[in-house]
Amino acid sequence: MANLIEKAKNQIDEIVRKAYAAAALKGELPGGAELTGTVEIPKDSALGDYACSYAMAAAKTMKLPPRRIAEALLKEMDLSGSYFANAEAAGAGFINFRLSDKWYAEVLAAVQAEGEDYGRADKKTGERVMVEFVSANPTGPMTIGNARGGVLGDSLASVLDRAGCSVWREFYVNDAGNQVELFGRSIEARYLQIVEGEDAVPFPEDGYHGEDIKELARMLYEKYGDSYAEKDGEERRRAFVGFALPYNIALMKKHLERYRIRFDSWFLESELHKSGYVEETVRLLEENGYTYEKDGAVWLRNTDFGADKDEVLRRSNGFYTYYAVDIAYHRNKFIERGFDRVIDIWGADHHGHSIRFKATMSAPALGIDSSKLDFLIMQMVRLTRDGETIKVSKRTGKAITLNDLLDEISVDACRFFFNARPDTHLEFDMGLAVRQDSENPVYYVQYAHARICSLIAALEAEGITVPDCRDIDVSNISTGFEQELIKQIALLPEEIRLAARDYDPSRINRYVIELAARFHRFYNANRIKGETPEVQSARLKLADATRRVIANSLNILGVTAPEKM
RNA sequence: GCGCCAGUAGCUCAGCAGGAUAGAGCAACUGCCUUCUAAGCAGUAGGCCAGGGGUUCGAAUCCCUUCUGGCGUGCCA
Repeated sequence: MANLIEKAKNQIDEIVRKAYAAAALKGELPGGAELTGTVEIPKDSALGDYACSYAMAAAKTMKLPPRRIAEALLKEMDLSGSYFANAEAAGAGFINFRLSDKWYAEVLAAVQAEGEDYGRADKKTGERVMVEFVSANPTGPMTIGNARGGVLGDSLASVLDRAGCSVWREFYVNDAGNQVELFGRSIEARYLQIVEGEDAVPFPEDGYHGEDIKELARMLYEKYGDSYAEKDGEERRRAFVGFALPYNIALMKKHLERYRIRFDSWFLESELHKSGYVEETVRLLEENGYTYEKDGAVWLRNTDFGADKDEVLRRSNGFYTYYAVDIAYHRNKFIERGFDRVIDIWGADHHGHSIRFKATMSAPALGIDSSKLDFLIMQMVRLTRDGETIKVSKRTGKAITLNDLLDEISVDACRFFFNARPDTHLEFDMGLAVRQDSENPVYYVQYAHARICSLIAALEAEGITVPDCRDIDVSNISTGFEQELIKQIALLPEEIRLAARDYDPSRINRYVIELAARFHRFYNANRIKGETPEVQSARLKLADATRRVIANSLNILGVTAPEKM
């Protein structure tokens, strides 16, 4: 097991329990009490490497001052052969532990043994998890919000993968329904405006005003001339959409690849209609008495499942709503494709929907365990430039698209910057992000990696290579900075575990920044080249392990680890 | 009105299955390169953790409440 944090904590728990049993046996502490409390890493490492709160937690039941309990436990404590060199009572009743060389050596050994897999959970969970993200409407270019959702989904998927899940990345393409209808009418209007003049043709009230629509119309005009001007409107729109949708989808794929996001599947909504699956799903709901008719529409009794309102499944015009299709789609995910868990990443404008939808998913006839469906709702991105807020809207035609963004800012910086905690509003200042300087923490981290690479190269030129773990003595790297660095290296598996548990891959960003910081401190305080062979060798090993772990962390985030800067 | 998310240094944000004096980056000021990348390091300064109650040995963290901001509350998706 490579999670040395977990191992150390478990060991403390075991040591303290044994000590308590011994103390109780000797009558130094009241027997029969159940030990509770936590083992944690103190914020200030001057206090100790690990601390436990058992003595404080037991104070009440044992009716003794915490410090006295701590002292009694310490008297019976046996640290021989453990990861710990010593333990002492402190503060209100904490017992603080100091790590030994044995532990530090095992950390470096784990990194060496596992290489690019270091950080990965030991065992596969066997759980098949789908992460559905981006899923932008193919009616226009992707936005800044998609830039955030993209990294969030992609890095969450990576984190889950490292945590032992079997992960599937999916993009849901809304290539049917009202939006597509409107998309067709918007292109049609622009096309006819080319043919008949801009003033001669009215533009649909809710149409898409973007430049991209005009561009599509121009392409169609170049392709077909004015031949579609005289044709039937419905036929014309079908032809236009038939061209424009695949075109836009291909463009999204291209832009996402540029952003280093690759999906396992692009799932087409239209397939759910074509196969009759939407119809079948609605019928299932109807047959189970979950629906009623009102004003010519079919409604789902969603309030029966705990929602605050009912939902329309089939509109009075006969078309299914997105809601009905979404039910069918999720039924497909769970029932047809058998995913054990599904995570949908949605923008804040969908949170109301997510709550109501979760209620729907608990409808018994669907046969879905709704607790296996999770929503990760990310808050809005506020895009600013020179302190002024830029409104992000596909319809105004003035939105900054994902691709525009990547023209200005490196993929590395974008991916690193947008991977913030999902539940907080994110401010993205274009003026600031465009600057490719130390303002952006991604360079700070990459710089640490490049520094190590060039150091290793410099030593290699002198015939000195990175040693094997067995050939170094960790007592040569036992100064404060060195130990702090090793402790941070040891933390990666734990960070991955927590990032997967909390659906918060941005933990890895913060983790790797701290890792780089500890390396820079170490590097600044200690020389490697030119020290005694024992010291040089041990420090080189530590630097190389750091390099490996920075690279593994950045890899999760989809950020490159350059060898030179 | 109701629901969800948030409010921590001048700015952007960590810390949130409770733990020891509340952290970082930026901006400001002071130092550190004849030796492995100064895109770096060390230091100074900056806070009634939005306000008020409660639970607890112990609260930025949990509960209640007020205020402020964002989003939602469509036969749109």
